[in-house]
Amino acid sequence: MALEFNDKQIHILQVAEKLFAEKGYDGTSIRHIAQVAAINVAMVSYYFGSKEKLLESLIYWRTQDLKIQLENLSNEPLTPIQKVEKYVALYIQKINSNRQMYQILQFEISYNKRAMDLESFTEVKKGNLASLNKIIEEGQAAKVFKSNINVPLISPTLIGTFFHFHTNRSFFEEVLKIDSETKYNAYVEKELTEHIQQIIKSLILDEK
Amino acid sequence: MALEFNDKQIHILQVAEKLFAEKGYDGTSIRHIAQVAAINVAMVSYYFGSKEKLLESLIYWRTQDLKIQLENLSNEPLTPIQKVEKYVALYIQKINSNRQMYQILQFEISYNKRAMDLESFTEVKKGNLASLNKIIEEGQAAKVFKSNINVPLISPTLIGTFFHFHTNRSFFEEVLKIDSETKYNAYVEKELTEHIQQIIKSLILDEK
Amino acid sequence: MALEFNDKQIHILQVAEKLFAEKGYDGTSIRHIAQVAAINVAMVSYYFGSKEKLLESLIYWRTQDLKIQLENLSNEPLTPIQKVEKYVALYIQKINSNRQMYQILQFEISYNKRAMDLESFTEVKKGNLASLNKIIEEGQAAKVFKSNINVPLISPTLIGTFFHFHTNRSFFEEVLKIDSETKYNAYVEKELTEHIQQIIKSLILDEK
Amino acid sequence: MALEFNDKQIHILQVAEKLFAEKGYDGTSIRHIAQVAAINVAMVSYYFGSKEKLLESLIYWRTQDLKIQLENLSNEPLTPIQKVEKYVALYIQKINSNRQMYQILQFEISYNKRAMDLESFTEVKKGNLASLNKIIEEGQAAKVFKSNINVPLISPTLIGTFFHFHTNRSFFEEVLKIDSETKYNAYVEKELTEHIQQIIKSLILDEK
DNA sequence: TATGAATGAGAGTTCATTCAT
DNA sequence: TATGAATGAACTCTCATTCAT
Repeated sequence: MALEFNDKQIHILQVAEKLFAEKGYDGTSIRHIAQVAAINVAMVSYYFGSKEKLLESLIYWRTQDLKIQLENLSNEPLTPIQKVEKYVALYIQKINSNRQMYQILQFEISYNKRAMDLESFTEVKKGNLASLNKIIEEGQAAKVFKSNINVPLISPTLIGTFFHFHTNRSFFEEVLKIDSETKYNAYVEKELTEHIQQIIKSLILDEK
Repeated sequence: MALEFNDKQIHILQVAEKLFAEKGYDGTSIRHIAQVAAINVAMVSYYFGSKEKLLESLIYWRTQDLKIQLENLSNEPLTPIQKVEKYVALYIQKINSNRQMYQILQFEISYNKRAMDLESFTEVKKGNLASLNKIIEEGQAAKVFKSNINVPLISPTLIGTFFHFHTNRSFFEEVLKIDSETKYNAYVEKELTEHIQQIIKSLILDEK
Repeated sequence: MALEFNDKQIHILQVAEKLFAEKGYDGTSIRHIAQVAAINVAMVSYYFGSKEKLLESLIYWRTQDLKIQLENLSNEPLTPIQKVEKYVALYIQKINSNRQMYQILQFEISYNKRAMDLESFTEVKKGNLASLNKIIEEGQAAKVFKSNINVPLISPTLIGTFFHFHTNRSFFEEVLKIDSETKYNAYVEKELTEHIQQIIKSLILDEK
Repeated sequence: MALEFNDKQIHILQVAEKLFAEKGYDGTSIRHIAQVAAINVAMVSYYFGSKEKLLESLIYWRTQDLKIQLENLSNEPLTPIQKVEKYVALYIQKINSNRQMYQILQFEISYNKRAMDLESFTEVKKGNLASLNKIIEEGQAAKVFKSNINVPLISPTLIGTFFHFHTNRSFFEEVLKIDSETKYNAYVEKELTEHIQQIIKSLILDEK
């Protein structure tokens, strides 16, 4: 796996990310990518070797971005509850700004047709889990959180809720009377975030 | 849309469901379906008209199953809280037994490439929402539930949490030391269900 | 080749004639014929053996109709010129009422892909040529017609002119301001017929 | 529509023209064209987009050839009658050398199944009609031609006669004792041309 | 580094025909 | 006599990839 990508390669990756997220991997042809990226069809094979390796490169490239985050949260001067709230808000914000990437990953993981190197992604997930664990333990030490918390179930709740909401966006837009991109993003950042924060807190707070 | 399917059609639908869930719609060829179903390639077109109509038939066929459920829940002799708990348990059980179907739908809805007739599915979702609404209102009338509940956000929480857990099954199997299908199903039916029930309750219970 | 056709067979032949004339032999599927004729797809093979034999049957069936005509013309109490005029008028009328059949034959003859038994059709053409020859000789004996007439070129002139006009019908409708089926048929029966009569006469009349 | 065709495209067009004329459009498969042209099947789609666009390209390509003709005829130092004779001779020669093309067009126009861009061909026909009109008016001004001439009926007579003769070539070869390609072409260029010239003249000359 | 030509495999679909009833 | 199911071959077209330049 190449470690560095030049400008042209990055451009191709960006286009591929967009199209993969829109039409799926199988539903996107190299010709389409080449056309949108305004390059020759042969360039994809030339730069990445094959369509499959393009996908691998894309995942590798994006997961590198995801790594360096959430780690310093526990060092900030906040209460454990505030840290959890911030953790959730940051996480949603991160997923939301990387929707396309997560969309692709979600399906490529579930359709494990392609044996890809998802190690880096697994590492990211484990890192995030560790960060959360640290906060949780801190809160438990301070007797603010419950002692028996099923920590690994927290992120699927977070991510899953967000993504199912997003996947069925049109359904919820109809039900919730959301009629613009702006309102949608506002709803995600406020109502949906608060909804998820409330959920997470309910799972960890000690309700005497 | 045909209302009835004969045995051979059902067999094809079952094979298609399995392969679509494994490889995705685009990643599954009619030839592959025909091979697995041990029929002639032309039979799919013969029975369903086209590959796309096969998918529509599949969705229609499965969503018909989903309709007649959850409706009578409010009439059962249970407290509102018990009804919500049962609603969650039934819902998860239903999704879990129709994993493949939901997997396909998730994909096809998010990649709204194919303008399909998802009306029946939308109806099911609206029906389920209505059933839940009824229970919620009952609980609110009895002053057990909060008055300001964002009901439409409850099912994405439920479904999303389940599916993200399932999608990342291998990750959680590693973290949670689950090493068999039986243990996985048991975990879903007990721990995951309880986790989600707890979440939902936290969203609706009035905590004075 | 079967000599007699029952009612169902005749119905199929009529439908096939219409569709072959509209879409061509290759452009017409047995399924389409069966659908329009409201019969089972297998019936065509059952009754005629194959699609190709259906075409042969159609040609055989229709050319039988064409035989018994034009023969008695020379016995009528008319001048040679009147006989020629009537010959032309009858011929055009015959072709016009059998447009579809002639259309099909025209192309099947030119695309001699299918080695069909067109003997009966050749006989018809030879018979018509003989009838015309008889009239011509009569007129030559009466010193009304030229002595050196290229008789075989007369019918291609007649048929060819009619058919090229008909084939390019839409072009001529635009040029000639013809805007209805009635006007078109009237134009064929009057102007076009007179035009062709004038041509034929100019070819045979002795212009001292 | 591409304006220029490279050598390979022209080669494909030539092969397609031959096969379409022999077997018809529907009766000719891309595979057959590719085989005869000794190219890969995918090349037809690659160069022309589709089978239908190949046909359009073929018609466009050939009709471009036909355009720049007959126009300068009226400027030549000939009598109106000589101009008409030359018009007929040139026209027949042109059709004869483009037999295949005209054959295909005849078929495709009559079976107007495919909504093709026949604009260029219609223009050619209209241009030819205009050229003839000019000559006719010249002859009428010189009081050599009749005043009431049905000009649009002249070209169907010309083309139709030629084509019906050609379509039934084998029949006429038998009747006229023509037994070689050379004799056939000679017959077309001399007897058939004179026959048609005589017809056209009879239609326009003022016979006081 | 970059391109357009070219390839062979495979896609979905339709076809004429045959089979079992 | 008649049917609907079923078949295998053929169709057009698109695909990812490779080749020559």
